[in-house]
Amino acid sequence: MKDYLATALKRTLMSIPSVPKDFVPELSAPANPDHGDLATNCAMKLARHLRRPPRMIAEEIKDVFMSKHHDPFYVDSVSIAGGGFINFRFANSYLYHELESCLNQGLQFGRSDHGQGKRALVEFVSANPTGPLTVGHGRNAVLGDTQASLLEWIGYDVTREYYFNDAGRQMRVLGASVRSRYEEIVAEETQPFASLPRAVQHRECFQTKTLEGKDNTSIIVADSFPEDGYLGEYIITIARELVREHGIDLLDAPDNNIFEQAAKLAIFSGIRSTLERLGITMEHYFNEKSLYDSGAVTRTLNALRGRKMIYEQDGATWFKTSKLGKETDTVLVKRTGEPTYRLPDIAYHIDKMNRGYDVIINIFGADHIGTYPDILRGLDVLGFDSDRIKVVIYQFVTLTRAGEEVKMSTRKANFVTLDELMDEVTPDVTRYFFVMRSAQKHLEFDLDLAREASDKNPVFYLQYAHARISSILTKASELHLTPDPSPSNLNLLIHEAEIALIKEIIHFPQAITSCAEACEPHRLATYLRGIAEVFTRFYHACRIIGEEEQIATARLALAQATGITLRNGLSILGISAPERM
RNA sequence: GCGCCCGUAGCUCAGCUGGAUAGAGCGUCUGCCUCCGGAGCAGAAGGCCAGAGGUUCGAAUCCUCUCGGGCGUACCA
Repeated sequence: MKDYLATALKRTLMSIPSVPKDFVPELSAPANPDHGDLATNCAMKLARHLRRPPRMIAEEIKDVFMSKHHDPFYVDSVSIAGGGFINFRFANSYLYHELESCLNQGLQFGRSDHGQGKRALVEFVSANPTGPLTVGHGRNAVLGDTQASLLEWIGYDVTREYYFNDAGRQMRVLGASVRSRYEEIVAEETQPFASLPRAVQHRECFQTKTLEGKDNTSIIVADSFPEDGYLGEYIITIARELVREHGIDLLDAPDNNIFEQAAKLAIFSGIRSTLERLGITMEHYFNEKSLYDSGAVTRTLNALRGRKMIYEQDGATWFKTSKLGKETDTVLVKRTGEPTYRLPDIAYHIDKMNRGYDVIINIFGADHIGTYPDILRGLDVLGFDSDRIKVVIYQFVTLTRAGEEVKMSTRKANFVTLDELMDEVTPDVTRYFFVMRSAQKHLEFDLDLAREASDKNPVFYLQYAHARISSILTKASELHLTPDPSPSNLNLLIHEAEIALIKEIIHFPQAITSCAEACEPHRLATYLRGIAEVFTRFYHACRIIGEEEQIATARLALAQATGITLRNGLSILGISAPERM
């Protein structure tokens, strides 16, 4: 439709004297549907150039359009309003045709080939295996997965990738934390006075100390526990597992390797199963270590050096980011000889580039703002086209429970994991809440609301609409009524609520394209909410079962198309579309 | 100090590349269950789109400044 109108309008304008050859008319949907379905502002745009009042130009455009380029299959009427808007109203024949097309496409409805088989990489989550995924990771995971699905729907070949680092200081601290807990448990379980309170046992057999946990709580740990160790309960679980497997044999372990490995394995498998619960499957896990093993990190540094962007000072290796629009230079290799994370990050993105992706999307938390530009600078310097990289920065999640904010931290004992969240509010609700707001806004996640209030919850509203449609279709089929998608029957749909619903449905493919290309998945949630509302209005205005058969089958077709749209939309959001609730 | 993001109804937020009378949910108030699923519907109240300038036919949207919030600004990840 938009294609037809755009070309018809363009041809119309070309036949009007003194319209610039390169003038491209804009078409947009009016805010108020009473005005029409698509409107153009070109008369106002041209007013200055043609030195004539906009309304007069609009009249001329309308006349030429109607006499030479009007196709009654698409456009019912053209009107002029306001300061010179030209409004086009769709012909019902076009609406029925599109509706039939929706029904024929079924589960494919909404897919397109805008991406033309181009390849896209979406990197998201990318949490290091030092603890369970938190609520913050949840927003990242849902945004990334939804964006990936959107791209698939518009014809991209998409890879979901998880980048992680399982070496370095963080992991050493993790290993030491587990070992300390292990020793603590061993001591506890092998003492003859095991029935005594735990704190007493500690004093008997162990040097202990007190660390400050979240909210001024103090936690007693063994003296061997690292100052910045991981206090989470999951560390104790891992240690306990080691005790069960190895007994006291690990007390003499020469280093913390076995503890580190055990922790890494356990935590990673936990992360995978959490993602699985959310319906997310990564196509690829990328280990930072491979960049060192392959020499990519060294090559990257040398390449930058070759561009004269590297210098040594105070024993460290610096990247001249001050020459690239940043205030200061940036350390790439510390005095200790250990690279900062930026160097392997640049190497990683070179690797992404070399793998030939047309679009590379990164989902980053707001704390990465100001760091990813260094990566882009590195790529630019080395001659890569960093425009292929799109970064979605999302603001943090505030979780509230009983009116109070719940703070989150992997290191401290008191945090809310993504699994705990899903236990409370189900994966469907979790996904919807994380994707329903614009990424660049803070997200307040009210647990009480998400959980207790099913009648206030938008995700239930969507699912309920779908379930209701399924129920109607089932009931109708028991009465031997089946949806009739032929336009000759659909043209019985003339009620205002029916027309409004059809228009909303056939907009679906375009909604997906625009969400995907703008990297704004929340807009899909907004759109689906709208579909459900318009459907509910139709449902109350127009009965299906009990009406004369032809009308009933036409309305059934409309209901079915709504169901298809809801189901497909929800599937992109990773949310189930239940037949019954 | 500097950089990025945000400021829209009492609360949480939509508002697509600038367009016509700024929308929804929750909360408040009025109605509505002989009826295909009431987890709902219809309606009311509620706004100087933080403030001030600017750009133009036209600004919540773009630019500048001010105020207020968030996140960065490490030889931590």
